[in-house]
Order: sequence, then C-alpha cells, then structure tokens
Amino acid sequence: MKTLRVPEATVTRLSIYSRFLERLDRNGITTVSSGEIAEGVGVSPAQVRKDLAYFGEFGTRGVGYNVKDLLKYTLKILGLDQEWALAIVGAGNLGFALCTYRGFNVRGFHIVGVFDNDPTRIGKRIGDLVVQPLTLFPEIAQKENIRIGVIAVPTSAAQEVADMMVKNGVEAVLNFAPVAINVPDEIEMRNVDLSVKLEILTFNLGFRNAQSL
Amino acid sequence: MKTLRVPEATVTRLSIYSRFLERLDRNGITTVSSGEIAEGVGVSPAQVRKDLAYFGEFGTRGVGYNVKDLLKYTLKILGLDQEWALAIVGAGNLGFALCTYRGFNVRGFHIVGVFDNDPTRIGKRIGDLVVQPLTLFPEIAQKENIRIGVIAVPTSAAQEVADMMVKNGVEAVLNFAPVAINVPDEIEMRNVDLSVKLEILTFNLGFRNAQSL
DNA sequence: TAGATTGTTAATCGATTAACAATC
DNA sequence: TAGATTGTTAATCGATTAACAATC
Repeated sequence: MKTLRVPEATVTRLSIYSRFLERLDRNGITTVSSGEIAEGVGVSPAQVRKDLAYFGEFGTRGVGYNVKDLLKYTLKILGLDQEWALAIVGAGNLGFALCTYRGFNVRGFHIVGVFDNDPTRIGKRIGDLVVQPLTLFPEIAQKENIRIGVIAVPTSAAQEVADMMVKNGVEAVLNFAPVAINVPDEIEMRNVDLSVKLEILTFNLGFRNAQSL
Repeated sequence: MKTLRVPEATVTRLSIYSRFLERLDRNGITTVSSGEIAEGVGVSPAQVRKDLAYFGEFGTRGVGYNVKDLLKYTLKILGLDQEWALAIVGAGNLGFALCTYRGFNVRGFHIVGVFDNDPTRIGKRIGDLVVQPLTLFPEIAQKENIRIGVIAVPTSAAQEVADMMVKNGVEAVLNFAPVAINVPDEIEMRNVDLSVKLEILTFNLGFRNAQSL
C-alpha cells in the first residue's frame, strides 16, 4: 500500500482555499488561477498548486481552475461531502457559542446534542437544541451515530469527558480545554487553544521591542 | 543587529509549556526535567530543550529546571509579565464567550471593552463589562491604551473593523472571522479558525478509510 | 565518583519555493 | 502561433531529532 503523507499544513490550507472558493462561487466567479487563490488567502501560487497536486489534477493548463468543480473537489477531500453528527459537551459560554457558530453548520457539521451535568443548564434551549444531562450521552450517541465530540468543559473535567466519548464510539475529538488529553491511537484528536495565538501576538510585540534596543 | 529567528511553532509550544508549568506549580512540584515536560505536553525532550535554548540557559545539568523560575522565564518571554489591554469587537455569542473565557484573564489579558453596533446588544452586561457602541471605540481605545483588538464579528464586517482598530492605534489583531484580512505590515495579526481543525479531523477519518480500501 | 540531565552541534527529515516542460 | 497557467521536479530552506560533551 502506498502511504501518501499529506502535511497537516496542506490540509489546513485546503480548508482555507475551500472557503475562499465558496466566496468566489457566491460572487458568480467561474474560473480562478493558482495565483488568484494564493493572493486571496495569503500564500504562494506554487504552494496552492503543490497542495492540490497531492490529490489529483484539477486544473486546465493555460486556463486555471473551474471554481465550482474545484470547490466540490476540495470539499470531498476534506470529507465534507457528507454530514457529520457532532456532539458538544459543556454548555457554558463557550459551548453555547459553538452551538450557534454558523461556521460549523455551514460546512456539513450537524450538531445533534449538547450535554452538561450542571442542573442549572440542563433543559436550557440553545437554538434548536436542548441541553441534555451528560448521563444521556451513551444513548444519544448510539441513536444519532455521533462520530465527533467537542470538549467545551473546564480543564479539570476534560480527560474524563474524552474517556466517556471514546467509550461511546466517538472517532474524533476536538478539545477546547487548554490541557493535553490522552486518547487511544486510533482516535483522531486536536486541541484548539483560544489563548495561544494571543500569546504569539504578545511575544511578537515584545520581541520586536527587544530587537530594536 | 543579530536577528534571531524563532520559529512560530516554538512560541506556540512555549505557551503550552508555560501552562503545564503553572499546573506543576499549583501541585507543589518544584523541579522538572525536559523529559517530564515533554511527556506532559506530548513533544520530544530534545524539542523542549531546543525551544528553551533560543532564549537562554534556564536549567541545571544533572538536575533539571526549577518550576517557579522556568515558569517566570516563559511568561516573560511570551510578554505575559505585563498586562495587556484588549478590546473585543462583536458581542454576539462568540464575543460573549470570549469575554467570559477564563483562559484570557488568567494570562495577563485585561478586557477593557466590548463593542457592537447592534442596538439590541449595546448596554447589555457581560460580567463586569457593558457592551459599548462601536462609535465609542476611538475614545475608549485612547483612554485605556488598547493594544490588542479581537475581531468577533461576521465575515462581512471583519475587514472594516480591522481598519478601524488599526486607525485607532491597535498594534495586534486576533481575528475569529474565517476570512483573510489585510493590515499594514507593522501590525501583528493572526487568525483563529474554529472550523479548520474540525475539518482536519474529518479529512483524517475519511483519508484513513480511503487508505484501507 | 557514578548517575543524571542539560545545552548544543551535526545529521536527518520534511516542507516550501523556484523553475520549467507540458499543454490549453 | 503566442500567451498563459498548470503539474512536477529539483533546489533550497528550515525545523526536528539524535547524539554527546559539559557539568551538576
């Protein structure tokens, strides 16, 4: 079996290209070149072509790419040509924001449950959803075939929640708690840290001053 | 002038090390080795030592690192030994969540203003804060010396908000809208895309199936 | 001293970029 | 055909890792 190694940065960019193509498509633009995509998202044209080349030949030499087709291809590559049932555990402010975040729903993610074990939150409506007690997770996970779990609980509860998700058949975990979590190798898992990028900014501001001394 | 190039990945990890050290410190642990840090955050020991080596010699050979000291150094490196006045523009669900996100306040970020131009949001309380009309941004930015701006508005308004921030002396911008934004070179700017990592997960799940065909 | 762990160099690995033949 | 842009290879660049001397 030939094992194609695709850099994670390539997948990240693909996701960004794809969103850019959606915008072009909405604006009625039918053809786009690697240079225009590059310009639009802030990378080099060679990078755009190289990223796409991992997956096939999608363009026409001398012409460029058909926007609608390329959009379809990128969505398919990213696995967004299907619906993904997703659950959010933690119905605090962050969980609430994630439930209503349009960015999720637009891209094929279907939130089928929000869970919490705080009695003051259980039963609360968030859009179409009602906050469920955490004890119902196993049942709903099975019924709705939840494949992706989102952790939006405090750091102290994050590992426990991850364990419960894995035990109930979740295949991928997105963790918003700023802590390293252990899951079995076969589970896909990524952290989103809302504060790290802020700290990159403060580092750069401070660093710049230091260098000009 | 010797221009030290520090990889952005190093800064990201430094931020993670620093949070791990906080946890060790809270648990009363006084000494830690590169191996233990590595284990705790999921990187290699060599990586930990290399990352730290960009900035100085913080350990004792044969012994390891003093937790309190190393924590202090990492915070200083990241610029978190000072308070940063920060404003959030956009008081929707995401803006709301960011205002109340403990991860910000704990690390030296001080939210001095939340702004929106939606009349139904203006005047609303969020914790200690009251949502201000966007028109007051210039005044408050000057009074509070806002150096960091956080964009939590819809895609369509993001560029406009960024422009306004820059015009009013903001030095760094953190953008949560899933769109590329143009700012002058001297402005630090990063995007946080809540959906990209989710799409890396779906890519990996799909890709894995494809490879096992 | 023996054992442990750092700081640093050199080797390896991987990703980006430049360049150009292919081709519309 | 001339002009444009892709797909791909080779060169470059940069980051990670392995290894070990320094030293507690």
